[in-house]
Amino acid sequence: MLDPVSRVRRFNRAVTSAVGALDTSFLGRGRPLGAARVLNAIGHGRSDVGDIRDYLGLDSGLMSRLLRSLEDEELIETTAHDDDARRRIAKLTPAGKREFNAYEAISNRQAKDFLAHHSQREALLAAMDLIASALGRDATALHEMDPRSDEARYCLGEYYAELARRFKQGFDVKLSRDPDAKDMVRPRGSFIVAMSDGLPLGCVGLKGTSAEYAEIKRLWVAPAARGLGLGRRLMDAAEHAARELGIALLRLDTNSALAEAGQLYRRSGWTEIPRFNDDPYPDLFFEKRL
Amino acid sequence: MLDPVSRVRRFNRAVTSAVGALDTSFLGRGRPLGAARVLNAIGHGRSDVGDIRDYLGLDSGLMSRLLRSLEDEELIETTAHDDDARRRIAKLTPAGKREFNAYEAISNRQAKDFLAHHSQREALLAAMDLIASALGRDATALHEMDPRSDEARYCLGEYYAELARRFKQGFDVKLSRDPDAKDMVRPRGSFIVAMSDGLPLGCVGLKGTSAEYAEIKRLWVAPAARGLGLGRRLMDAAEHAARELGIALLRLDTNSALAEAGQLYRRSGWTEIPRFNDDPYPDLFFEKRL
DNA sequence: CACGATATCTGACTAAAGTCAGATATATGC
DNA sequence: GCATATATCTGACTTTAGTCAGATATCGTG
Repeated sequence: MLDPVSRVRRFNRAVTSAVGALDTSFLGRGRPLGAARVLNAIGHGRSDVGDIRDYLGLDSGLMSRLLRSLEDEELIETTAHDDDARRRIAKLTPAGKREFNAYEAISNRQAKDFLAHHSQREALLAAMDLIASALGRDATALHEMDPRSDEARYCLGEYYAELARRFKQGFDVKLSRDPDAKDMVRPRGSFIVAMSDGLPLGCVGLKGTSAEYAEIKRLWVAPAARGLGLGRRLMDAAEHAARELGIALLRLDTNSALAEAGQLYRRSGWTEIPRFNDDPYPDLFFEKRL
Repeated sequence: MLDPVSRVRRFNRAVTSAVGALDTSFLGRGRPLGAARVLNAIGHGRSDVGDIRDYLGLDSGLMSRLLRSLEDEELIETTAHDDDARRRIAKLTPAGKREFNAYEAISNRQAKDFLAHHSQREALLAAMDLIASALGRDATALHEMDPRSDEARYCLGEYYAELARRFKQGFDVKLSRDPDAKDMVRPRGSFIVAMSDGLPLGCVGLKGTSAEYAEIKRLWVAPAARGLGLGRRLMDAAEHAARELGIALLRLDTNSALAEAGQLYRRSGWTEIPRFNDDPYPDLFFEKRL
């Protein structure tokens, strides 16, 4: 019925009016939108004035005036940057924090109302994740993190759940050779998480071993972010970390049920080798010399 | 990792910046956004000035001025309404049409670029349909249409494809007792399509027969619109049409593989009856007295 | 045809957003 | 230490959006 372009445009129309409603709800606190946006940016952790200006796309004159108006309301305080006194750092005062929380409550209520009015919650949330990831692809950043961090554990949990779904015989972490977290922390190894606006979208582990090689483990990309080249980026980052650690040979094991993964390895310079461990789950083994 | 509310808010953030980019791209034609919006509304077929004002949520004074500025540019012409000279009708001049097409080209290009940059096209489009339908739920309107119209045929095609997927033995329309289109047109019957901003989201047929009952056929709801109560609305509309046509007894057949449908019928006053036809596909039969 | 209701228009205003040319203070490289 | 670059601020503007109180013309009804 509708061609792809029309479908995208229908989505744009639907979303434009929803966004408009969201904006006007912010007007209820007696502050123009510009000032409200700056206050919220500061509340969300942006403190560097130049950073806020870039983020909101404001002229420096306008930005300066908006900061002043928030200062007059005693919602924020600005100080000079420690290392560079030209730059200014903005922080919420206690009153500012209260006001910020009030804006947060408005946003949360709106999100809650939206969810409450729709029975397809999970499908809707998955669709939203997918679109948010697609729109924010360029904003997806890779961070080296401790494998025991909340973000990493979330990724690993999703990874295990997916293996359980996709392996005919299911998957039980305890039966697999679960890498010790310490092996995936510098200087032995590394663990990298892809984050997009607060949501972890993928991970990969570089596990140092006592043998002459290190292993790549736990490569996972969220369903919402597949097809965006994130797996490749994660692998590149893991290889980069390996080089930094002076590792010359990488190995990994995988299962032929994970077809996309096998393709990715083959296309990025890995060569298949015979089984090199006795883990019951993998049936495909690769190595790559750096 | 993220609770549902945070996921909705992440989506809102992603989409807000995308919408902002779309808006600013409209500024490139040297016309303020307000005037561009009015021009586009007229281009998309809205001609009644009051209608445009409601649609865009504008004050009558502002609206009047925007119309004037477009007239000064010779992009539109306004005339009095034939039946009511107080109302004004706005139409694009040839120059206005050219300008409108330029805006359309911007929107189309943007949609195309978005699609071109993402390899998960179908998943992305399905997610967009789902969200647009959810956001526009209140805007989904039921229209009585000819079952041979493009919209109706699109729905039926999707319906047959879904049956083929869900029936173990597949589905072939030719083997089914395909209702004659004429039986689903007044005064014998009716065919109703649910439309949301140009996209058909569901359908239902009321098929007149020579027996003492009429039949409900081809109830279908697009995956993007499930869980929004559209099936119920379509059934209500079909029953309403039946009452208008003086029909006292309705029957329908379905298959137990379509669990949601069976549930809907049971919950809305239908009672199971023995097989009343020899169609090979259905295995469940219902009737309802009006 | 008088009356109130309705649709649009006009004039006079305000608020918000955005622009631009300097001014000021600080940092950096030679 | 000096020239140049950078970050922010200030003042003087313009444009856009929006509001509101009437004015004007037309409609529907009795």
